[in-house]
Amino acid sequence: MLCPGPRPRNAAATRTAILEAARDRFAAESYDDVGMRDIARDVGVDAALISRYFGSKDDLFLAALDSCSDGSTLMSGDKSEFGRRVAHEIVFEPKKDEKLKGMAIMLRSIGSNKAAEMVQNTCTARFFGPLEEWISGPDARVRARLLAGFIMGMSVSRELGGGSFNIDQADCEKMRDRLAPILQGLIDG
Amino acid sequence: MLCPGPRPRNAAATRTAILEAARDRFAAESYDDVGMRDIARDVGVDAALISRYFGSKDDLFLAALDSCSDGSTLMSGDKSEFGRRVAHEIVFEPKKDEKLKGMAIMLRSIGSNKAAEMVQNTCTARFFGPLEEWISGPDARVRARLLAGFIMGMSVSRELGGGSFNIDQADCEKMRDRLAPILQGLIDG
DNA sequence: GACGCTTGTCAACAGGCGTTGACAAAGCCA
DNA sequence: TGGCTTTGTCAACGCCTGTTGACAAGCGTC
Repeated sequence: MLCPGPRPRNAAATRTAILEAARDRFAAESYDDVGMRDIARDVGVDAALISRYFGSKDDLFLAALDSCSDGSTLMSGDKSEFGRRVAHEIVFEPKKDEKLKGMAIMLRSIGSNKAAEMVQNTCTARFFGPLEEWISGPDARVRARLLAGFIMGMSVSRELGGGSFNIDQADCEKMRDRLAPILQGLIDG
Repeated sequence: MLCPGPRPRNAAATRTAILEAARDRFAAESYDDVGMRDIARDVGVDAALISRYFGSKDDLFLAALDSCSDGSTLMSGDKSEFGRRVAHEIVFEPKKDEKLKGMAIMLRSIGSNKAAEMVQNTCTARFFGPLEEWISGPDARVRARLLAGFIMGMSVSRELGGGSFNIDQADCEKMRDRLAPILQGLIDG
């Protein structure tokens, strides 16, 4: 909420406000589509201030990416329930889930040349890597890549459908019920 | 290949050359990253000519998208071999396959606000729709969405890995062998 | 109160973008 | 040869971008 009058002088609060706004913006739009002035307007601040606090747009993007919980949050909880749990999150809780915000940012900007390298590095270090280590067992890397691909692919599929899967509640449940054992199968080996 | 001297006067050839260059560019870079001047340079032509032939950048993008073979090429061949065939293409023939160029274009630019609507419409009309019709049977829509999601997700996963899966030949075969039955299972019902 | 540091604003810059209209040259037809 | 249409080039426009440096105002300290 923007307030009238000058902004209270509080560097720390302003900094985190910028970071949060950037995270939300980059999760909703691509690196190229998000402008410094957009983020500044969200916070109620001049765009120049962002450059001063974060250096460059690249640095801000990286900071936003780093501030998200990494893939390991997906791996919290019972391993034998992974399939059902993640399938449910993917199908029913696509947006509100903070856990997936980092992945949303990566998916939004993977196509952009300027952001590609940052996204790739982050993805390897904070998603592929931990996932591979966590599932362990034979062919861990292959299974991790398949798992990651399926999870991200469903997000892309939803996006390409116009922001939702365009299916009713009953079909959502069917989708979840078909997805769960496939994911679980990759976990189990 | 650029040739010195003035370009031969041949409107039809120039037009298709532009279209092909645009298709290649948009398959390799996002809508935002591809500039009219880039495409023009590829063809050896002035950027203004593209505007005259195709109207706007949006129109050129749509024309490039339409000029690709649609998802139905994935569905040619024996239905009972779909899983192995597509899994092989995804893992081993990511780029050179003309069949997947349309999908590459869509994936590159799905994140861009300016291209999102065009991509979504094209995807529904030429990928989701035909696929759903082709597989038929119970829950066709759900299965088609899962299938499409998995196929696209593996492309994204490769991209996020830095352009390849970063796994050796043996692991590639394992990935294909794990992927194939999953895809086939969604085809069979 | 006056200084100095911090915090935020403002105007401007250089560079890139898609697009436009005027212009040049090539080819065709009478 | 002279005109006319087609094909392509060129320069420029207005717009938007990230970034910078100068300036203003708040706030603690001497």
